[in-house]
Amino acid sequence: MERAYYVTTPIYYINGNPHIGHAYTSIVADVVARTARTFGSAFFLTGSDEHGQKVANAAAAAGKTPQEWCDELVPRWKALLKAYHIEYDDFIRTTEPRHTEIVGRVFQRLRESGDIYRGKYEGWYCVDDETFWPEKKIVERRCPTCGRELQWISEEDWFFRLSAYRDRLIEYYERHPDWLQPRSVYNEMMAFLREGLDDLSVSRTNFDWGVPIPDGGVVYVWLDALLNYITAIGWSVDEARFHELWPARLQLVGKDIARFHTVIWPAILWALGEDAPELIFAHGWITVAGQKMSKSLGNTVDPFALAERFSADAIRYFLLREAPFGSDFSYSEEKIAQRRNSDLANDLGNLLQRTLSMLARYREGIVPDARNAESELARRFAPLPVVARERLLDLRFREALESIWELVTALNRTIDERRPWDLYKTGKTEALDAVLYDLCEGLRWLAILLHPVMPERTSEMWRQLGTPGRIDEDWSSSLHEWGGLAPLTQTALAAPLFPKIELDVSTP
RNA sequence: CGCGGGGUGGAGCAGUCCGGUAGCUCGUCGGGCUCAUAACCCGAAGGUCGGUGGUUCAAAUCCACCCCCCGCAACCA
Repeated sequence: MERAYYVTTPIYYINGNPHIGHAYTSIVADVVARTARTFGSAFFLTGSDEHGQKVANAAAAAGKTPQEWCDELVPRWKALLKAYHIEYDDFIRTTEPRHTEIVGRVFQRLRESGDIYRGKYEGWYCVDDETFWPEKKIVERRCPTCGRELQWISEEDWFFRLSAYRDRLIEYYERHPDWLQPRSVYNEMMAFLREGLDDLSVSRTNFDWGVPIPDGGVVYVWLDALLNYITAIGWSVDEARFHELWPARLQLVGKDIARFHTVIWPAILWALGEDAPELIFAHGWITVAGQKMSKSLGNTVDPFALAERFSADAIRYFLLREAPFGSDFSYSEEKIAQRRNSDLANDLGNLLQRTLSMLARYREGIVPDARNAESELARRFAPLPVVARERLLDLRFREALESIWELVTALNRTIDERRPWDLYKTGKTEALDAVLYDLCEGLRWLAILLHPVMPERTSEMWRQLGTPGRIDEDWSSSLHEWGGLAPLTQTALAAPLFPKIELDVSTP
């Protein structure tokens, strides 16, 4: 049996409220996992990153212990996932013993192998980013990333011998040009590697909210956090299970944290004798009117309100359909409404409505016994499942949806060309039945094909079509042939799938 | 010399790595249909692909230079 498709999201840093950007990565991971499950098994991991100074500070500001603070926030993140119909297999918290114990073990093992060594560190440190910066990167004693003032720190620290892995990293990049996507990020990271790597300080002594190191201090939060991807699946605890899943097939990250995942992470894995993940994909940002979302600009988007207004499925669709995956794209409620109205309401929802309405009128809602595996539609769309799945797994969501929409258009067109109302009036029973069957079967295909993207609304389609069985069955059986919809199935015309959204245009 | 992204018909975007009829969605105009969420279907108009120069039989696509916009400096995917 083929190895399960292991996909991860970054674990979310718990020091504020979730915004739509957090949901974005998880939605993508969910779509990929659901797609992978249409022909095999998948394991979808997400979680929360709870250690570090920023969390400690946020908790202190709220008058709570860090643990209390995290315990209160985690449910909010889980609620976000639920609101967007995201079905993860595991949610790991970096404060859980199953994680912290292994982090300690990793640290110990790397000390024994010499990959982590004791050294004196003197350098410029950014407290907020928890990062040391080399002299050449610094301008006016300010953090190149966040611009805040740096502190000169001189202390005994533990170091990870990152520099020793530079050549191997470069070689790996050269041999696997597709392991890091999109290309722009690959190029950026390659340039970074060529500049040279310093060893990485992996201990902190100025605060204690983290995994403790036996002789003092805590583990650097990024080392701690990255390890979640393997602690969650049993590294060093359940080797059989671990190797069923590792190396991960896909690790999704935002482009801002690409460096940690594409330079430090593989090096750590190699130090542990494990393989690098098969694919890291660093996606772009959702921007608002071309600007990055930020609290100070007051343009963050509350994902709960958004789902409430447009439906989670419409947002999922919008996010995947609107821009090529990887590049930044500009978000606006108008765009969402437009997508929802034209693609989902007019094209898809209306197609279901008009089909079931005719079926109700002419055939009492019962699917006629008129299967024809050789129909024009059957033949034309036979390759669609393969194409759609390939594009979905290739993270070419837009292209995948475009190819599926060809079926939507073809069905709408079929109605116009075949004119069922005429067939009914003129008593051409056989022809009428044939068209009606094809339309229903086409809709069944659409529900199945779109299920990874819009799990809730397609389930409603499924219900209206009245077809028994599971919508998320293996495609090799459900879409094996044109004709899977059983004749004599009783359909149920219901409220529109996607009611039109009226936008108040007068609002500036 | 900081790094990066981008400038393609009215709007928003593909296509650029691997040169060879410039494509999609929306909008506009015309037509069709009446089953349907005033939805659907067909057709048309509209672009010297930021500028200049170069390479080539051929450039949106490769090279050089220039102009303009936007991120990286704020919690943050």
